[in-house]
Amino acid sequence: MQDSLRRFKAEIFQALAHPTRIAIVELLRDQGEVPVSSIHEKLALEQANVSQHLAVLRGKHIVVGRKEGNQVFYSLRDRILGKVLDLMRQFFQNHLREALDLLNDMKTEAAPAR
Amino acid sequence: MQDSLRRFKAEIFQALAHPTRIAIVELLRDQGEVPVSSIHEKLALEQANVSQHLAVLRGKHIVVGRKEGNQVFYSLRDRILGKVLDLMRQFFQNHLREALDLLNDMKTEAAPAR
DNA sequence: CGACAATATTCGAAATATCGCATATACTGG
DNA sequence: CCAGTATATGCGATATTTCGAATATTGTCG
Repeated sequence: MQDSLRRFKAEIFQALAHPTRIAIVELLRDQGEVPVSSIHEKLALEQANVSQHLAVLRGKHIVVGRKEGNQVFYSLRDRILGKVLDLMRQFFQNHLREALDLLNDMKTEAAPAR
Repeated sequence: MQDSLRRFKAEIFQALAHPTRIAIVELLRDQGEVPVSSIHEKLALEQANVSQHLAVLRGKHIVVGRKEGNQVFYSLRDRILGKVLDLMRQFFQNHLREALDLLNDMKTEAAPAR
């Protein structure tokens, strides 16, 4: 009973649990409505890959696609998810130290200084 | 560069992307500090399973354990994650209709539908 | 219709996650 | 030290995710 609600939440988190999908959601949050081709270009991803990730997000009703002629425009379904990502940024800042360690562990790639 | 931040966020979401771990986080949010035994009992899970999930949450610094004598008391590392879960509840309510459909799909256990 | 552009889907392989069971570690009391 | 309780870890087996390559679908234009 409460359990199915938790399963629901878990599914949403699962859908967000991928860097590419986070990038997509953030892009939509910032740009509003965007055609697949833009996502494809801006994020420099394989076209098929973009479609696959969009399918995941669509499956959980996180985004919607509006067909217009040849292309499909995607947008966030609910402003709330933008807020969730903002909270995550806050969380990140609160735990900057450990976060950096985590990132290091994951494998690093840049930006010294601060 | 933004990418590692997104990987970080994705890791957090991944850690939350499991019904059991959501249950644990919610329990900690509501009860403050709780010994493993309580989690084990209240959620009716295998002891080892609880430990495994706690390990995941610990690994992402979502929870901390404080050792006291024989037992270990866990608590949420940051109130913010409670807020995230609250937002998720809101999200759930906003999309109640589709959410229910989703839950039904997940269930696959009955209801000849209409 | 035929060619082309935009997007979606399918398939198989590699990587990752989850669970139960067995076992290990840490602490307490006698 | 021994027995007992609380928690953690290692190990296979099974399930799920992810990605690229190939292919399918849909719409446009001439």
